[in-house]
Amino acid sequence: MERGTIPIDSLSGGFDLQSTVESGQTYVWAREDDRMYEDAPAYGGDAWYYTVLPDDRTGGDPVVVRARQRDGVLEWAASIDAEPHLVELLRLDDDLDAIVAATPDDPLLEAAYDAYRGMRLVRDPPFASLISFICSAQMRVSRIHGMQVRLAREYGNAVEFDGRTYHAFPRPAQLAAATEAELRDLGLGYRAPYVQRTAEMVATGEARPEEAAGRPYEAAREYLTQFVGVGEKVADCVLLFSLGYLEAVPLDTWIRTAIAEHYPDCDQGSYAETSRAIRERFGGEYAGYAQTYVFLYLRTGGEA
DNA sequence: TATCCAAGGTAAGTT
DNA sequence: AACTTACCTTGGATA
Repeated sequence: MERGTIPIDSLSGGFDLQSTVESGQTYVWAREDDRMYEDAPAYGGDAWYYTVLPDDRTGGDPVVVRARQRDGVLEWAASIDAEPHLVELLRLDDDLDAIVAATPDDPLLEAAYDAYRGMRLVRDPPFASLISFICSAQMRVSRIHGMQVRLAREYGNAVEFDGRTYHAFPRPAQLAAATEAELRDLGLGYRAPYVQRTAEMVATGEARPEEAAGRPYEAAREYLTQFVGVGEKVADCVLLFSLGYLEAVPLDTWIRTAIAEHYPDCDQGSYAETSRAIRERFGGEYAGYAQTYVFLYLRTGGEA
């Protein structure tokens, strides 16, 4: 067992672990106390969280990484040196002060940033991100999370850590081998065939989410929509929360509400044009940061 | 207690 | 291309 700490004040713009992993952008983290989403994300939470690094990240078996934020440090424990993984997964290398400073002056954006200061975007493993956002269609955040937990328990490799059994997120071939009926039994509903077929596409090498990376933003979004169950919105989520396209602004119900109430001129009808307009309104390069703050702020009861 | 509704949308079919 | 409609499931709101 290795352990380490990362001082929060060494990170530009600070950090808030709870709002980062409970904001609805990532579904690869869980709380050891099993109370994910039960208390509203707010600065000050000090629960232990864990994630399981997929084997294609570790080069060997999946690795459990445990982390919590307390007394001004991010503590971690794992069987390997987890710090570089945490820096990447939780985007601790982002200059959050600069990102906030580059955000346009706007009452809604300021309120959202003030409410959850320290929240960072994430870099989720691409396959898990793809599957979890396929599952997100017309679904509540807490239930999306529950689906991912059940998928991991049912199809993912077991990993022992600190006297407990954890499960990695399934590999593409493991999910591809599932049947639609089995996935429906896990509560996926009409998303079940989408997940199976997309997993099959990745397993066979027909397409892989990583291959979207490196393309210009809109071309990358187009690439991802070839997966079954992936439209423009889900594609934007994968680009933003996994592949590092910080300009992506997923147009979900909350953002569409915000557009209607605050930026009606950005409603251009089609997804592509509206997306372009709100992306510009949110400052372009880091528009996805603004989107995620606004999403969390509105979803947790902030004044629209 | 029963019914209704909406949840981080997408695919397939029509105009 | 833009517009409709069906789709699983369920916790929480409403009657």
